[in-house]
Amino acid sequence: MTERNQQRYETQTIEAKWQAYWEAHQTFRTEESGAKPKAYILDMFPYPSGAGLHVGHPEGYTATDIIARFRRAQGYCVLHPMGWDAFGLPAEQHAIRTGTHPRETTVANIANFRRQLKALGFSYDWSREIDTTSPDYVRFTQWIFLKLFERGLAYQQEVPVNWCAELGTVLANEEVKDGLSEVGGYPVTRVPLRQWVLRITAYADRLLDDLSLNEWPASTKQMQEAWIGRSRGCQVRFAVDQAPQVDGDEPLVLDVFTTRPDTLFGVTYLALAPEHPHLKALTAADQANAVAAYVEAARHRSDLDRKAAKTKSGVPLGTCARHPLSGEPIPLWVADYVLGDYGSGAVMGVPAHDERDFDFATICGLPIKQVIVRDDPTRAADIAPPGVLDAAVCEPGRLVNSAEFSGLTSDAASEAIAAALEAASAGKVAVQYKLRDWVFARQRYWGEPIPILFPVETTGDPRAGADYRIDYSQPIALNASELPLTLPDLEDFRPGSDPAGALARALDWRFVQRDGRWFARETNTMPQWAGSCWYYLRFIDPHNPKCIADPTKLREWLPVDLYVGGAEHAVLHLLYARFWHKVLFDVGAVPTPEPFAKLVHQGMILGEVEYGVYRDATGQPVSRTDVDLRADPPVRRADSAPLSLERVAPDQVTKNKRGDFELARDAGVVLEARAHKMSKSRGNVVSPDEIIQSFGADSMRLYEMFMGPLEATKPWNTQNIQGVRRLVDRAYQIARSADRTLRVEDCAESEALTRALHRTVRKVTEDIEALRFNTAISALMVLTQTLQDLVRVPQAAAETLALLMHPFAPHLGEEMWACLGHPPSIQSVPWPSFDPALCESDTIEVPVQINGKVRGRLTLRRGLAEAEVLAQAQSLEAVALNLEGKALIKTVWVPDKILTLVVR
RNA sequence: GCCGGGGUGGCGAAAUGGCAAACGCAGGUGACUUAAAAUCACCCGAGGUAACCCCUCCUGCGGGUUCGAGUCCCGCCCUCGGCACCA
Repeated sequence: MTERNQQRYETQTIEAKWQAYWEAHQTFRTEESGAKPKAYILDMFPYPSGAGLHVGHPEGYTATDIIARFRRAQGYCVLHPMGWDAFGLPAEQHAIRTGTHPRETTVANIANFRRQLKALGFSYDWSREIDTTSPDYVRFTQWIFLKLFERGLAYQQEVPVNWCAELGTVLANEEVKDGLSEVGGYPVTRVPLRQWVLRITAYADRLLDDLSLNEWPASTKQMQEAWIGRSRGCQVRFAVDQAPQVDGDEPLVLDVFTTRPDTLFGVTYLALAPEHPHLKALTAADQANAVAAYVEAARHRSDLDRKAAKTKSGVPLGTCARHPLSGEPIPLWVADYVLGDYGSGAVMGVPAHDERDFDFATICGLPIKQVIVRDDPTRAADIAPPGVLDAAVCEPGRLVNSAEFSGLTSDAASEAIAAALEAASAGKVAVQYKLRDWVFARQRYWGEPIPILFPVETTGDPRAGADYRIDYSQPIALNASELPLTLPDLEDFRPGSDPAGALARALDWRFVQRDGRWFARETNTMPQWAGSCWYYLRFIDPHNPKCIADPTKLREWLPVDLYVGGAEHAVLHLLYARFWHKVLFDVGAVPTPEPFAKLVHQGMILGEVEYGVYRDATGQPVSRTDVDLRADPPVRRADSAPLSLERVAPDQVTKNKRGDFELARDAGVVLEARAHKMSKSRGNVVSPDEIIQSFGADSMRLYEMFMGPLEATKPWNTQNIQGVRRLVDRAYQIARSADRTLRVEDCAESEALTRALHRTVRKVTEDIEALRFNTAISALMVLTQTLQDLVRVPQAAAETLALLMHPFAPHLGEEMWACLGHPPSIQSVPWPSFDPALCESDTIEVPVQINGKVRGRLTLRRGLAEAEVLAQAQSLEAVALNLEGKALIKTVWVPDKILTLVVR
């Protein structure tokens, strides 16, 4: 190498040059596929935050970019787009703080994100860029809402919602953590509010069943299954003694859902949730005060309290219901372990066969009646005497004490009892879901307006201050031709105390007159999920003015072939998008039942590993093993002295025998050693800008792919980029110095070189297909080393290296290709092929094992028979030595792999 | 508590049931250099021997299946995610 020109690869100028070339030549513009096979390769598009990209974003984006470039080289027609999920709370809060219009913030943030993505050399078709806040896009988000509305899938409801006064908005259950808002950590209280709700529960079965159509991670499917939470059981109807009449003259009955109708004769009480609508009516006069006090206390208990208090509590209502089959009286109770919003808000208490009911009955002194015994002939007599059961028997078994059903198995009894209930008009087979309808209204400014009008009764012009009353019971859809309904310009974006939101103050926008009558617009906006529910459809035909996308094009491109994004979206985004897709499928707007055929989650990239030592107030170091970490701040176990955690530089750390890290000059002091999630507050965020600045975009891409498996959680380490940076330099030098006159066959090492080339092509091709980028890069490093060791590198060998390298390091690939005398772009060159026969050598080296230990090696021709291999093995000195005086019991010859001898 | 993923050198990691540690970082030695950086070459799990050969041990812990287990089975421990009274 010494006489070769060692000019270092100049990342700044070379990368800028090729990015400009791609832009000028529209290299990655998607062609309409025609006869070619198609590949729709999609990233989860980002929310363009003010902080810009962090290194976690490019991980998934690099993976899809590699696949996109690889597929193009293989002759696929590739759709690989990018856009912006640009509505959202941060821009609005920034607006509230600074008075800058969210539109301005959003435009600036998008420009910054786009610059950063382009600096990484991603091969997006930028002519398809989407912004969910643009009127062109909002038009169709609203159009889809109208479809939902037309089909009765969007309705209004007074819902007890999580109202956050600080944010001035309602939060979804999943946005509330421990009684505080997930964003900002403000207190949340439950208040009834008129909301738009989407009837996702109507699609529960299909959302569950169609998961099987998708090639998704099993864990993600399981999470969606758990979220939908389908359980089959029985709806049981309990008549109530002296039933009050509600809603007309029907006497009140209590419906409860159970998955265990076989335990029906074990019911000893019914428990109602504190939120149960008819609780008051069911309470006896002498219990009214006690019940009211209990309900009030439950209402004030935050989620936090309810989590802390594990013991159950309740108050009797002083009234009874009737067992639907036996007619026995069953006392009614209110208990806060019953959830108000699941099932009917009431449960039948079967203490003998349900852990929670058992706890409750034990605490409240209710009877425990066993009706199931284990169905085990060897232990026939294990019916506990009355009152002696020490834990609930939850497994199915055989029935006892259950009238004519005694003796049946749980399965048979469940069916028989359901039938008996049905015959008595006291119940039916039923399915219950955990999934709830989706609250789809936010009291915010920066979201899509909901395209609905309400009639207004008014004395004059409500915009001018006339009195008015809005009739929310008569929602009127806007006409599709009136879309998009855009946001009014506001000066003040604060939601204010009015739960109707900031838009309620935009009187000129809110009130419209038609045919002399006044109407009011809906002032709620859509949640941020709306835009991301269908953006993958718009990418297919982003400028279509007439419909979400041309049906022909949708048929051509759907479903998405590969969708890559974070596992944090495993449930919400992916479930909501599937729901909308199915509705659009029913409408006839999309041709497939499911949107995303294959899904992969990239793992999280953590900050650099940090070491820390605990110290007490005097500065004395305290071993981690002596620290009680449950306290806040952590304390020393011995005396509960409060401790602080101090960072320790990595070079002051050693590892001890037990595998713990210790202070190098203070052995025995065990350290805290962990990589943490990157966060601003921790100060461990790495920006792609600085990495590109010092190492180049190709090294950034290569490093993130080389760190480990795509799906794994991995700690960042800037120092490790050195390795892939060297790869870039070496590959570049090979291209610069390649000999254009030398053919591979004429090279001195021709046979070995041919084999190395074919094997590397095979390895890289297979690894890219399987998204094993780390091992593909490792193979490229090996090939680079092989070529570097040659005295003269044949042109064809350097070309193969360039072609294999370019999906990972596209700027380098183009530069190598140019150095090798070819016009751009390398992207238009077909992917190299390999010949399996040329991947293998004629001779192989196989180990010879004796009792599991390698004692020798044989160099053999392929395809030898066992007898011959054994003969050769026995002639090896080391093998002969180990066989001496022993009996050969067994030989195992795995052809061309390994020979194992078992001796005694 | 339940459901998932994971525990392999100083570090990131690799390994269709078939030679554990490929590839890379860091470290060490040498070459080049006045010197440093960069680059190049070699070494680099632990212990015994200690110059080499060689031997022994080693994939969180304990069992099992197998000629052969990081990989499969059973029982634990630790760790990271998710869910959490769902009747």
